[in-house]
Amino acid sequence: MRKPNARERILETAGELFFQRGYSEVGINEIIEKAGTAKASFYQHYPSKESLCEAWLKAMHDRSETFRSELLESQGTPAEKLARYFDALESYIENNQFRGCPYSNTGAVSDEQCCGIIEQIRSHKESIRQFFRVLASLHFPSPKRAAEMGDRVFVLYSGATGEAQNLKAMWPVHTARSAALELFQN
Amino acid sequence: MRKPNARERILETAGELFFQRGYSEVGINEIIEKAGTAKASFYQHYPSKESLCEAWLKAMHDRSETFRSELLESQGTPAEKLARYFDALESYIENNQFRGCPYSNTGAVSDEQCCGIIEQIRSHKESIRQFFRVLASLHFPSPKRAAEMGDRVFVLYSGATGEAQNLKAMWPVHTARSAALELFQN
DNA sequence: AACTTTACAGACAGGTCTGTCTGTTTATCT
DNA sequence: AGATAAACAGACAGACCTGTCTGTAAAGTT
Repeated sequence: MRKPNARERILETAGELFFQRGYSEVGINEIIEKAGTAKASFYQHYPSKESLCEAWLKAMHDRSETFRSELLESQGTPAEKLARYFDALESYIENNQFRGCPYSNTGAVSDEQCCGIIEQIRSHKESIRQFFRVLASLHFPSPKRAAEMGDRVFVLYSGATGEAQNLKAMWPVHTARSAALELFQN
Repeated sequence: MRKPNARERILETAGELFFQRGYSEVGINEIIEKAGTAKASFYQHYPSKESLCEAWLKAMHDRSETFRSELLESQGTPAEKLARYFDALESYIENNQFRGCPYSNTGAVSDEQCCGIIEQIRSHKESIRQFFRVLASLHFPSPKRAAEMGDRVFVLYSGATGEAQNLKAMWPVHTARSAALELFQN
């Protein structure tokens, strides 16, 4: 018999599908079919598709938060950690037939009504921004300058992610990486 | 009697709706209703919704291309033109209850099958990139460095656009503007 | 005045979607 | 063994979607 953790199977399956094709392009029916669960089971765990989406975003967010705090606590200069973060982005893109930032993509199809989703996107982005600011504060003595430089790196990172998808190319990541590292050189 | 330019009315109406709510969230029925045309008239001018989308993207692209070439031919230093471009982005966002770059948003909901749409997004982005490269070539003597700096500004610009939407804030635009201008200072 | 083009109105087919509902089966715990 | 919780299967409602079709009305041209 199949393991009875329908909830997790649904979340995992939906995550893959959402990631590959986008939230709005994947229906409940496909999710439960691929997850091997019944529709009633789905609605026993998630009151709506939207709540499933929130659970998905939250799961991804938790994973990425862990990665960032581990990176912060790892060894090396701030510049080295920055470089490693961009390298991680590159492998991520290469290994996942990248379709762009799942958060931004989901935001592009969510209207103002989806407060929960919109708020999760905002807080995820804000948390990445904070990560870069912390990294910058380890390099720049002036807190004001550190905040500004962290924000710049954040914008570079976001642009790289988006344009890597739009142009289906890796150069935006490399360009952003160089630009970010140069900011951390003086 | 209503003016018989149904084609343009459709394009204009669809443009506004697509811009405000996203391509996939707006249906043909709503477009023709708001445009005041019959469904048959729609399909007389556009073979499909997808082709309407392409016409919309193309119309926006043409307008933005005009703006960029006028800016290039205008007076001032490259850095001043760069500043003006970011200022234009800021007013654009303020005046249009910004929902993010329409190209990126449309790309986020188009799969590989929509070659025409994907290709238009790619070429639009590539054309903005080229604009920044030209601008940089007016500032940096070395062509290689000019290309690299143009690309960096492009990534900054793209990140600013995306995050202004995700965070519903203007600071990414200001940050990108400062960072870009600083690149053009030495 | 006849003809052609364009737009109009709106029914219809065939499909998709979310979410509800009824009822059955399996597993676990007491 | 009996009770409870969870998962199963799948029909159904009601709404939406794109695209096709039939037929009519208005405008401009020859």
